[in-house]
Amino acid sequence: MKNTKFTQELRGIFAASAKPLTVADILGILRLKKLRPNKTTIYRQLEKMTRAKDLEHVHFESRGLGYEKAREHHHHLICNSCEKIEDLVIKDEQKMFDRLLGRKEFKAQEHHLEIFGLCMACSR
Amino acid sequence: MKNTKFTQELRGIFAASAKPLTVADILGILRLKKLRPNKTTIYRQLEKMTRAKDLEHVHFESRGLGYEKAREHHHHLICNSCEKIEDLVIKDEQKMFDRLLGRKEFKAQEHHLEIFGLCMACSR
DNA sequence: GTATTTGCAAACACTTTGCAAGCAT
DNA sequence: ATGCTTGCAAAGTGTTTGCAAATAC
Repeated sequence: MKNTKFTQELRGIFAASAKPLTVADILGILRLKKLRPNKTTIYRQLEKMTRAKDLEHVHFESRGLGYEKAREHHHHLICNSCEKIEDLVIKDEQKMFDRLLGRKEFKAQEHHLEIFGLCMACSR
Repeated sequence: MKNTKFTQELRGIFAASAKPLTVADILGILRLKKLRPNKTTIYRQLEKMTRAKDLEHVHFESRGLGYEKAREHHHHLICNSCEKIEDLVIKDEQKMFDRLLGRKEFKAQEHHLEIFGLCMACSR
């Protein structure tokens, strides 16, 4: 991946962001920085970074496709009120899924799990 | 909800289908039946049936928004090979989610879980 | 110098809206 | 007769593609 003004910006944005970002999010951030980003470039660069395993897809039904820095397998807790997103790492996840499938004859490969609710601050 | 040729068709289709259907699926089915459906009508009627609790939204990242007959809370096992979709009802689901959240301060309200893999037939 | 990256315009796919006409009740 | 439903055309949104110009290496 070449090192351009643009890719530097993108790396910076993902380094600074705790939560998954959509193309629209990134457009917004860049515009706040007074940059005039081209959305085609964003689409292309995000996909390229995903192929390179720097990013991973995160799908949220409400916000569409997002991207986040690749890291340990985890899930998301999404606050319905303030939209904050926390990570959730499940202990013994494999075991849990095995149990959950019971005697179903299904060879699980991947899964998606997101939990919506109220974060600590919003549930007061 | 009025009883028109169209709404009868729709009801019939959902009565006959075990799996969630997208607008595109329904367009296809109707065309196979030599009908010339209007997609605007499909969009509108599906949303209406959803508001009436006859249908429920099902979001699949790969296929976009789908709809299925409203019924007991469940999840989906999606075959990566043949696309078959099975239902999965989790026993003691509430308990499982409580445990899974551990001591996290998060008040869960809803969740989405889909498991992808190979169905019995395809895992041979 | 070469290959990758970028910007732009246009194409595309999907969904929604406004309005007039049709139909169920 | 009335109001819900339908069809059509158009607009809106989000994403992708082709190509020429710019730029990193």
